[in-house]
Amino acid sequence: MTKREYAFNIVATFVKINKQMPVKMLTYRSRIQQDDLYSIPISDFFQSAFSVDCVIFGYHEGELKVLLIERGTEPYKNFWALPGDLVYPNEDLNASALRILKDLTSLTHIDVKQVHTFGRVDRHPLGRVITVAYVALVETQDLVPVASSWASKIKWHTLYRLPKLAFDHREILDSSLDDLRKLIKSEPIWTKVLPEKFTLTQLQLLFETVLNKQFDKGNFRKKIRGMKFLKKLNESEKSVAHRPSIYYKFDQPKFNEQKDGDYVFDL
Amino acid sequence: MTKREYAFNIVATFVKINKQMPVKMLTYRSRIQQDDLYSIPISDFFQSAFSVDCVIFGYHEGELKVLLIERGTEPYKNFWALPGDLVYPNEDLNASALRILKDLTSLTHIDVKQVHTFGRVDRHPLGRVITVAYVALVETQDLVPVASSWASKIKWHTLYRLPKLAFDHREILDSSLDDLRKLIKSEPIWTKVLPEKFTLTQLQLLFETVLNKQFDKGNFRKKIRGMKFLKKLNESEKSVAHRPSIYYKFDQPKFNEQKDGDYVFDL
DNA sequence: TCAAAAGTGTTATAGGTACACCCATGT
DNA sequence: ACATGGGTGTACCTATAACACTTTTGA
Repeated sequence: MTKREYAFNIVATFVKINKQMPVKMLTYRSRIQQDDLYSIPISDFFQSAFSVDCVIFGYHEGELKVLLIERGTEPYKNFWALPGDLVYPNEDLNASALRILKDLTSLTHIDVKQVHTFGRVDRHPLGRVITVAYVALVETQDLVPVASSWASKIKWHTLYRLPKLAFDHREILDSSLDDLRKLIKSEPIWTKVLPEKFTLTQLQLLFETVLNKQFDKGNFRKKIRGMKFLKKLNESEKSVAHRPSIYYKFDQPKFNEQKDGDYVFDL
Repeated sequence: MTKREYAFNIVATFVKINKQMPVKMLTYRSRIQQDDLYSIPISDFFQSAFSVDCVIFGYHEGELKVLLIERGTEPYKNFWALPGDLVYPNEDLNASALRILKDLTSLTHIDVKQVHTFGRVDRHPLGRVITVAYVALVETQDLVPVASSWASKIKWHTLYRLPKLAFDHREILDSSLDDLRKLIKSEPIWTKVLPEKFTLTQLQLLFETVLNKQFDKGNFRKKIRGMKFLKKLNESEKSVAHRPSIYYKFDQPKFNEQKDGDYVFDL
């Protein structure tokens, strides 16, 4: 079978499923030439399209938030939503997540991880769009998100008290929070949220916040001592009205040796 | 902004990215009317398409295999590949996985779980196709896969000794094996591979095979005793030339109570 | 000297590892 | 009676959880 035959097979399948030839667009010829594009349904251009939605969790001093934009465009205009958009045909998924994030929120250099893909047929009111969810964990104070492109507002929203979201974004958010909790135990994504030199109290508060769970100070520290990739420094806090805390730092090479696929932070 | 305006925006974006109007298809008008479809590139119909690839792991008595088909069609004709195909526009992802599996392998009633999505721009030689991977674990002896549709052969392949696979299927397979190993610890997918009444030796061999790791008999059993959702029956093996083994069964309700997101089989 | 938070130590209990040993069955 | 694999028990060690205690700083 040649490439030409293959193409023919694809068209045959298309016809079988859609009960029509994919030339429906021909009927729009005159309107397109007159630049009258308004009446052409989206689905004629994206028979099936894919998008990326970014679930950006923001952490700061014991508070976990999520970055939402207000949609300035239909559908779901004026609804709060995850920053997300269609993937360009010539763009890798990961790159797309970063580009979309930059377009809508002005954020750059974010370390995103793919989680789940959502593909319910009716999840987008204007056509078939499947969406790949990406999560990231960032320190809110390090960043200044600015709404741009079709995003009309942007805001860090406290989890547990969220407005009604566009599309199935609530489902995506909930699922991604679960994924974040798994990720933070196995991947060093938490390093993006702490300063290079951090105290164990900072580390504990971070894990308590993300995992929504309290830990005993002594036991937490005992566990840390067993982790070779957390290196104690000869430096400590200054000018605090209590015993100064010793700084630690993350040792990436040591981490790479140790990790073998399982949870590293087994908390 | 109305739906019409929204459609216009989409088109504008399309033009910006592709440096052309999406009316390229008009140039094929005469060929289409003459039913001469061979020369039309697939990408004109699926500007971007999505597919599903099924990684079906087959288990039987201490052996783990993966179900592959030989492609009877271009591209990668005569290569071994994961059973996978394009998703229909009106089909949910999960349903698509089951349909594709049935089309290519004749298998039905398989419990598949979504894992990772692969979207490299050049992963499909004939156009942009992103693919969602699904995994399943089945007992090879329960099923008789039969190659159909464009699959020319079908075979259970031993892991660790695989032929060169089509597309990026080797990468998908490797990543999905990792996912299977995580899944089997947290979800009761292993129940599909054992008879309803099974012995602890059977269970241990299964976990050893999938996780590629040996366990101590006594310690394995001690752990099992702590799992309320594994119920000891008053029944045992018959006609074996050694002490007969006691049967156990899986208690789904008890399992649902216990599981709280983390690994249940912490092996 | 006191408040505040860092940091250590102690205990009882649970769980893990390695191994030896006994048990029930068919031949 | 013995080979075979099922099944249990023990001893040692290491985690875990809860809690009390000591240390270092600025005010």
